[in-house]
Amino acid sequence: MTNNKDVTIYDIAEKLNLSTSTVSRALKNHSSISKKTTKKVNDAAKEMGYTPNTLASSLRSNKTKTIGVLISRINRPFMASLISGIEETAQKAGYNVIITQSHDSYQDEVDMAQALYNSRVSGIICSLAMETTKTDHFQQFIDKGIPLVFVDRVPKEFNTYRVMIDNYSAAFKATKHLIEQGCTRIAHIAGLKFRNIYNERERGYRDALKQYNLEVDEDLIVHVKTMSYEEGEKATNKLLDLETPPDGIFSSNDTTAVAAIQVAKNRGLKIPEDIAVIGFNNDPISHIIDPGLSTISHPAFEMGKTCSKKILKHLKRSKIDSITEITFLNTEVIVRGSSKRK
Amino acid sequence: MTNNKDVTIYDIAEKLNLSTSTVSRALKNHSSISKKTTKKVNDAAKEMGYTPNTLASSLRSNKTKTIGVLISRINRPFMASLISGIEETAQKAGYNVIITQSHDSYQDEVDMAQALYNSRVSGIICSLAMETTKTDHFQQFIDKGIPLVFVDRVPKEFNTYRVMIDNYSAAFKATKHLIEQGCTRIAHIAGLKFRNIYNERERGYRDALKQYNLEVDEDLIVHVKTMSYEEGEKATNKLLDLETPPDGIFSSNDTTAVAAIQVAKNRGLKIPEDIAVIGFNNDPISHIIDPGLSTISHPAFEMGKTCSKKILKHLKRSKIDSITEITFLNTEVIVRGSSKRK
DNA sequence: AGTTTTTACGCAACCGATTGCTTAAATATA
DNA sequence: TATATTTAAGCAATCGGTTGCGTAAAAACT
Repeated sequence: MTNNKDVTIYDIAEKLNLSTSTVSRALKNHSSISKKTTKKVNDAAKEMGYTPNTLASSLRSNKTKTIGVLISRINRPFMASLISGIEETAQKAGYNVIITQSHDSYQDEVDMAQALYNSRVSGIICSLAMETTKTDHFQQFIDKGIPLVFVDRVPKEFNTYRVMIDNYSAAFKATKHLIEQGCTRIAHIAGLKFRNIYNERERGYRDALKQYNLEVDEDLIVHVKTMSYEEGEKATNKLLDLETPPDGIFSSNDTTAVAAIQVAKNRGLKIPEDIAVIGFNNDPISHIIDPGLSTISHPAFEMGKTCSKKILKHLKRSKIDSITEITFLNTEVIVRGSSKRK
Repeated sequence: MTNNKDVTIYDIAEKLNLSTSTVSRALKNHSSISKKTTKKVNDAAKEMGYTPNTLASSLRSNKTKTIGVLISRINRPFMASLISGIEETAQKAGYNVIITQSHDSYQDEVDMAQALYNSRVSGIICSLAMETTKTDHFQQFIDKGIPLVFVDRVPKEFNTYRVMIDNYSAAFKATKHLIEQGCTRIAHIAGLKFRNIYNERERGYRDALKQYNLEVDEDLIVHVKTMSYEEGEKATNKLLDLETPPDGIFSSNDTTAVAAIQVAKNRGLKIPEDIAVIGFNNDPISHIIDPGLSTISHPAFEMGKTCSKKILKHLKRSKIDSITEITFLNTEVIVRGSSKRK
């Protein structure tokens, strides 16, 4: 059973005693085909159950109507929303989305970039793996004129589209908020420094302290690698074990911030009275935990939409040249119980 | 800038004075090509920067090394993990994954199924949209011999692969657990009845009550449409406003269960003393909320892996016939603070 | 040396749609 | 009526690999 042969334009052509060129043109409403023939062809196509073979037309045109996505992991709230935004916009424009994961591994990222290249994607959207420091594997897309958008975790230098938030000022705002709530000894659970976004957040944190004449105590800055819950617990314990523990924590993501809250609560501290906490991302957990986690809104879905739009717009251009363009999306401080002292 | 022509096997053939057939075979280590030539070809390919054109070979073989995924929404923890599992297994086997979303709309699901069909995916994995009741749009895959796997939200009748959990017995276990903790008036926040999995869960709930000689009170069963947080709040308020409110709630997902906890807490009820709650899915939020939410583990990632494996295995078969096979994955009751009375 | 077998490679069709160029027929113009 | 123009459609090459079949050369065998 099964395995019916697909109906092709050859079948339609044969049935109607036409050439394949005429059928092809009729199906696309080309002006050089008479209305009568066009109708006849379209009717036959429908009746015979014709479905265009995307592969064949892609091969011919060397265009695929497919956008490749290369991210660390799908199953994180931020990434899932990002993809959702990418997919929704692409879908509306008739584009497919291919998803690949690097699992934060450099080698996987290189392999997947190659696989996407071989699939002849029309464009590629990438958020770098934690490990990645070199970006040579993306040069081939530029050389080929394939639009490349880096999102969120973007490389410092690369002449292409970048869609991101202003991490520096977001972190500045977060830290400033804690200061305004009366914190004077604010710790920072930071990400790896060579990863741009975390470095920027750390910079914003430091500058906010300086601007308000607070001392920057290196003991209060803990760098963690993967920003997991467990690492958040460890970092928080380390901070609370200090001789003079902090009275506020600004964490580079919500997962570690939630860990901080749990640890502090378990150690009998009151939040936000004894220690105020603010995270980053506005993950769903942030309004589930008690007290609610103050955080920075990170417009994931919106970013995804923007990425797709950049690609689609680029593909419509006639001039083929490389483009450098950085788009910043807005963030804001979301104040919940974990930091609200006044 | 840009638009370098790709290197093809023709370029390699010309450079080495060989035919394209020889080059093609050499690149695949075909036995009929001498080792010397094979090496020469592979060296030249590497040197010239050859990348195979997947489209061309797909067109010829009518196989794409691509698995299509059609789900309601990506940005939900269960779905994100499911996709992650699908993608990881597919990736290892050299397959790409195309993601599409139905947004729980029947029409979108039909359109996306068609788009995936046109893309000539090698297999398709689908979790039905909430709205979907007819499944005619999937028949074309069966007719064509393309493996189709339904996962989680599966149709009642369809001769194909299905990967799911035993919703009936999971719900039975959840309800039984509440009974064992001393609950005697257990409510159920249920999903739409025509969606199989929710119906099964409701059945398990009812049967558990009966088995333990507890009355099934229709007032205690609230059906909600999309299982959102807001709907969970509404449902809980309705239940707690009853003349004789429940002392336990079994909710068909974690989102509504968390909503139930929050509402109950806000109304001054103690959990689990006044009212015990158990959810379904084991979403990340379940161990973040206070008290921790008891729930049913739903092996999303594992399910994803299983789906991909079914497809890959099917594609390796030589006999081409349709297959009906239902795979049940294990679930267990995860007991946390929200229901632990003893 | 003559015959059979094996090895290594090439020829050409094919997958399905697209498109520049050509041409036959229909219509308009002189 | 003869010629110019427009309309409608077909021919054949093309995109880049793949593969069944054929064959010359080398190796093995009598």
